[in-house]
Amino acid sequence: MRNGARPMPAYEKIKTDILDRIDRGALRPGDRIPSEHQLVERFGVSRMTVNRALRELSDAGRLLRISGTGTFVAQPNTDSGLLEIRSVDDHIAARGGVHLSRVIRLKRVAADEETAAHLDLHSGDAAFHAIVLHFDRNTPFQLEDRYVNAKVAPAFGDQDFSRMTPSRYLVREVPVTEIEHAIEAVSPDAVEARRLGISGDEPCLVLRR
Amino acid sequence: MRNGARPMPAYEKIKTDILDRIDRGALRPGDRIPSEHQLVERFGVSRMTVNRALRELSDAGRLLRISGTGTFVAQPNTDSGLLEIRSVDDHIAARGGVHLSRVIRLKRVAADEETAAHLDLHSGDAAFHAIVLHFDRNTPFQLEDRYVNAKVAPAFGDQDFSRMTPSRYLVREVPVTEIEHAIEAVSPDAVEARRLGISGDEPCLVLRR
DNA sequence: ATTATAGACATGTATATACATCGTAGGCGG
DNA sequence: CCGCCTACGATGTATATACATGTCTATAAT
Repeated sequence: MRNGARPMPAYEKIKTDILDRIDRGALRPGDRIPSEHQLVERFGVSRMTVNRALRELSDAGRLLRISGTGTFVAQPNTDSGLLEIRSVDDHIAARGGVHLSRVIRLKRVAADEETAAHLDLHSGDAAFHAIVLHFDRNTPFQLEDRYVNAKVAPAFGDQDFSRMTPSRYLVREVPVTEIEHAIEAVSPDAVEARRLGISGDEPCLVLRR
Repeated sequence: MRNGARPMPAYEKIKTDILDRIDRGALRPGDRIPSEHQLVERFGVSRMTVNRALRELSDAGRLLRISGTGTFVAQPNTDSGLLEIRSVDDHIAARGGVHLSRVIRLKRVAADEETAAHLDLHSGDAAFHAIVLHFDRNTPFQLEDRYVNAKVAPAFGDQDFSRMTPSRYLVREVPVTEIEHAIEAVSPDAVEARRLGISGDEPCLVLRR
């Protein structure tokens, strides 16, 4: 029987130590943590090792590093921990990709019967209809076809969604508790398939919101 | 006006190059990619730089590294790209934490009216009821209270969910297209609040599935 | 033939060092 | 007192080197 807990690498020890201090409340969101040089002295390791620990905690969203200034405890994540409500650009970045997008449509419309039902509106009420095509570099990655309750986000139609994704805008503007999701499996229709650059018989998931 | 595209670091160039080869199809899932030493020669950089590029692509799930053996192109992600269906343990790991869990309840039950509606069953049909408390180290992190259609996952009741989370098991066993989500904001009742170690007036999100 | 073992090769971690870039604080000249 | 400008400290990147550990293979010993 071998011991499952192998000796923890130095950079992991440092990560654990810092996370513990955050969990215990010794470090609070916004607090500045010691500089790499100070941590080098405290832990008796090289700066590259400290740097790796801090960089990974930064990648994980637990620390915020500002070049030339310092390293700070990040604000607790806005995500619920139950279900990721993550913007496409984050998702692509996490894959190591580069996010680009093109706004195909952004108009104020009157909600039809079905849309109204989804948005908890009466048919004919004002809604926004946005179609945004997201790329990972040159590859089409997601076709976002979304209706938004105009009462909930009145300025939705004035946004520049080539700069910020609709998801990101909505999570910032609308309390997350008001969002409702429903997923269903469909085959894209011909127009959507062409936009995505795929053949029409590939199944895909559609998110209504 | 400053140039937004600063010179790309060497490790980013390497990442981009490898991702391009994958996107172009020159590298296919399961293929072995050149060793760190070979990449050192190809790019004319040090091994630490190559190592960082490969490690980050591995962290992003695009490559699979097997110590002593080599580095391979990972299978395309099973996630939809639209909405993360990620297991809690992944979520905690991504935060730099350590996942532990305790199974509080795991029983075959007869679905009541409301549960049956959610699961697309008739009331009285067989379902599984699982309650699992997930920890990040010592801190309660998520209380999972879930009903599962017994027809969809007949062996659900025989699993050891202290070893694998219910989510992970379900994504593996059940085609993702059959899953339906609904989120609503609630205040936890007294029992749930006590289990989570929080005061009852903190709002939280509940995921029904 | 089967089992050990040594070696080659791959990844994993750690170090000391170097230079670049960013932001700020403090000093100096006006 | 205001504004520029220079240090300084912080993070960001890159290197050469070293040793540890995991995996497979070919060879040697049994």
